[in-house]
Amino acid sequence: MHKINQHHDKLLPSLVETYLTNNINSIDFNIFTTKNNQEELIKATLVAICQLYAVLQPQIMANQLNNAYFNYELPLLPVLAQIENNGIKIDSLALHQLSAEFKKQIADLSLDIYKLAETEFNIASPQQLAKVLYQQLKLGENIKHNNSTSAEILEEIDHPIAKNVLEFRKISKLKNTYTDVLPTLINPQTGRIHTTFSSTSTLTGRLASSNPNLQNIPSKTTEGKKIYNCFVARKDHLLLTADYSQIELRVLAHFANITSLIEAFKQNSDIHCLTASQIFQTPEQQVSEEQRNKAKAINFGIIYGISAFGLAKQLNISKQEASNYIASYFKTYQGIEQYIAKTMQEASENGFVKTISGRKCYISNINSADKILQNQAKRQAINAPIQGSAADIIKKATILMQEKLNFHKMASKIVLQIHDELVLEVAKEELEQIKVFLFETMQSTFNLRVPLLVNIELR
DNA sequence: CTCCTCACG
DNA sequence: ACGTACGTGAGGAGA
Repeated sequence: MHKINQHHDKLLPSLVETYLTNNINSIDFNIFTTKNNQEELIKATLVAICQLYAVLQPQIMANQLNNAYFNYELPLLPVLAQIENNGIKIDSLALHQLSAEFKKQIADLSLDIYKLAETEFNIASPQQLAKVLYQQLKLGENIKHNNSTSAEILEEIDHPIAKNVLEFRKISKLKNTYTDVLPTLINPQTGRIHTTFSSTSTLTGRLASSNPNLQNIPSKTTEGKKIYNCFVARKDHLLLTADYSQIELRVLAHFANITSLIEAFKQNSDIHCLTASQIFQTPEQQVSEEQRNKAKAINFGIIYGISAFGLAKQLNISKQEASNYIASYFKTYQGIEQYIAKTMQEASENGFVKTISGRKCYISNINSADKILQNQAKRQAINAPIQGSAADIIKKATILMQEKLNFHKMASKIVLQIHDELVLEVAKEELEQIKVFLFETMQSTFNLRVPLLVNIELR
């Protein structure tokens, strides 16, 4: 028997139990737990699916989820199956070499750490590490660490052992999660790696990828890029990535209908630089790197449901200063504050917020008496329509792109979707045509108040 | 199994 | 005064 996602394994019996037990034609769902009669199982499965459809389809209508279901989720499903099936090729020899390289680095770092600690211990144990750092070496006495050994805390500790531990953690992570594991997951039939996508397991409608998760392949650090580069195209093909530029900020500009933001996107300006120029009252040409980074953090913060505390922590500034920046941002982009208030109220009244496809994102604690939970729910309520609508847009684009590949009988295949990005394995002779298709499809999927911009790169 | 930590958008 | 940036999945430790 194939290894089946545990999630899917028990889904049908559980749906039958929930929706069909009172049905006159109810089938015996015990059949799903008896494994000896394959034919009976298939028959029962088909009957269950038909009966479930009869019960659930009217609920889709009643909940006004027609558009989200029939125009997004349902057509996306076979496309995701196709992408899973396509799989992606990895260079397992190169990954093995990286594993060996990492193994040596980890051994060297361990020795350095033991020497500095004057004791041998399990560096991978947060408990043992905290004891060494905070009790034996008495480090971090001037910071409130709560015995945490997270990277965020370690970065503040000015001692060589902290740097070594950070490096040890980074390399261990890459080795244990990626270079050691990925080669073992190559399907012997296809010679490729096949992930499993779920379109129904996130709050916002984003996809989730598992077994293995191919949406978090390292790419940021120097060592991470080495792993990223082990994902390759087969002979006479190239890997091509097409990603939406700042799609969430564009969705925000569209929803909140902020004229100056919309204009900025229409003119393809550097949005973080522009924001910095407004907040810090500086001509755009004179905006410093630091100011731009701050503005970037604020722009991201807005999408996350900003708080002075969160921004202060992110930028390592005082809460008061963060608070001033936020006020300044709201003054610059008139209408954002009102949009946020409106969205929170909608969440509070309905218990959910909606994305551009009409998908409902339920915000369970929005009316909680617990202020901490309620504030968290408020941030979710702000973030969900933005993140979820961006997910809708790329879902639609994925469906349309696969249709185009099918219609033109292209040899190129979609091999990954990573939230705002499609990765294709492109037949060399199709490269120019595929680029045109990608620009056309992805950029014209939606007519928002702002243009959608796509960047395409070979990798 | 839960917690901590960290990889990605 | 209180604890908080949004959304995921995976590996190791420790109970």
